[in-house]
Amino acid sequence: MKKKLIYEAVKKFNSLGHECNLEISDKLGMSELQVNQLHYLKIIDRTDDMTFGKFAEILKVTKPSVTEIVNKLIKLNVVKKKQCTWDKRIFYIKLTEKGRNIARLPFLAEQKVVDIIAGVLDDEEIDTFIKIIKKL
Amino acid sequence: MKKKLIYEAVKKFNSLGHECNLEISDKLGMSELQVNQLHYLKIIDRTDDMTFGKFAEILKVTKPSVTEIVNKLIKLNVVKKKQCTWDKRIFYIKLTEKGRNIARLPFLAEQKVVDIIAGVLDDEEIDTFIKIIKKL
DNA sequence: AAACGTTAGTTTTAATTGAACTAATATAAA
DNA sequence: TTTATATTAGTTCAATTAAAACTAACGTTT
Repeated sequence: MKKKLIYEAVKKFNSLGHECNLEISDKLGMSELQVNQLHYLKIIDRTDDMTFGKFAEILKVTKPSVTEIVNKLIKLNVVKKKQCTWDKRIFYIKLTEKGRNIARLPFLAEQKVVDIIAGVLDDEEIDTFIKIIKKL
Repeated sequence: MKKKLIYEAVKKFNSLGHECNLEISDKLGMSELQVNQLHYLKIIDRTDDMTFGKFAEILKVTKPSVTEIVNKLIKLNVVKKKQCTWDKRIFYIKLTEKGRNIARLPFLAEQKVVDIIAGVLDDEEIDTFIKIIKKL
């Protein structure tokens, strides 16, 4: 049956993605982070001007908990505090370069897959590939 | 640049996989399980005749801990005990249907993607798709 | 007696919290 | 303008809670 062959192709494509994922996450030293911490980074990444209070609300925990959580993330070099210029009580929680890369790992991995595709296929194959995927 | 289009295609294909993943994991009620428990299921799935002692060795914990771990998995309906026929001291740890499905979610999701591909593309497109993926 | 798993109770560890605290700001009366 | 008062943002710290794993003792089967 044809499905067997399709399955092999799907599996191969996914494996390619997984390998890129693994390679990048290794390079970023991502294995030191817990699943929760990864989740935190994503929330911080997509929230403008994240403060401790805002973060506490989002996570539905108290502010001391946020202090604890953020301190751990700072120790891991994935987050930094940035004091607000006009109100010095306020500290923004910002991702470091490392933190941002980790938060956007799926995107980076996809980029890598794109590079592989662009490097291996010729122009006509690329057009065909894009056209076929578009139909799904 | 062509990469933009390739990226869109890669992203779309991955999204398709993620959606299938999500749909199945929802249907299986997988969100009740912790990450560790998912890990346990995978270990149980790939180990023949898993006993409490063997599981304790693999996880490098004591047998009472395994008892507790397994009891929790039983409560979640993903695992069951099966007494050995010829030696009634021994209990095997077996996945339930639900547990097996959860352990093999990535496979199931890939199957679903395959079905979608088989349903949408015609024979020629499928051949092309397979041929292109093979080159990666 | 030895092997397999369970039960009961303890230890350990991490996460969370409430309460008190510092620092910065806002408000408004003197 | 200055000064007193209250409020807000985040921190520190001690205490609690909850989960995970352990030891020791036990029942059952071989």
